[in-house]
Amino acid sequence: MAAVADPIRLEVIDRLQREGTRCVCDLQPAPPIPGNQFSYHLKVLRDCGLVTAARRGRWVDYTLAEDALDRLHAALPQRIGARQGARV
Amino acid sequence: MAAVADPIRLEVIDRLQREGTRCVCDLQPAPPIPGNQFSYHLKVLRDCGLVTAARRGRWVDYTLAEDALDRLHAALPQRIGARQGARV
DNA sequence: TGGGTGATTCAAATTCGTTTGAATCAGTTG
DNA sequence: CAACTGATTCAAACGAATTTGAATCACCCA
Repeated sequence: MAAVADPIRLEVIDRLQREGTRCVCDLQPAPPIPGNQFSYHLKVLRDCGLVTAARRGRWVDYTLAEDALDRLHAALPQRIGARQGARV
Repeated sequence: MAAVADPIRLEVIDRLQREGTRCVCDLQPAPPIPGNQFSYHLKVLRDCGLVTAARRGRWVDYTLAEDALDRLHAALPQRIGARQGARV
């Protein structure tokens, strides 16, 4: 849960889910933060397996891990009465 | 999200949901931590409205806020394909 | 009333995550 | 190759959250 306690990182997760794979420069929050600082946050997400990175030429594309949102929701106590959606 | 980034506090939320209203001493994690430290964590949860406290004689009972789990799950990006449970 | 327990508060110390600045890597282009 | 851009790494500085120890509060009971 600590990985998404930071708003910058939570926003990255959210953007990746809505927009799919994106390169680092596209994921910059508004207003932008220093590149090395952003890199640090991406590394935190990488290190806990919530996102994966792949180099594409000069750029690096980030992708939300398949099970990222499942893992996050599962880490929270479940609401009683909440029904699970069908797996894709 | 930062409120549940700490494992001690996440466990309190979980216990309160499973076991319902409990006094502070019942909520102590295993192994127990110093009372004042635990008090601090409970205050963090109180301050963001995830739990409420009520004195009962010498003891203080903690209760999970009605909307606590909804708020936590809502703070995360939603899984695609996940259906919402009916509200109680 | 005095002693004891459950719990909270406070300030100081400590720890941990984040930020910063400089350096480096990888790949592209002139 | 040299220069440039996108991105990452590293160590040091910083700041916020947590831990600690002591004091305090609230209540109950002998």
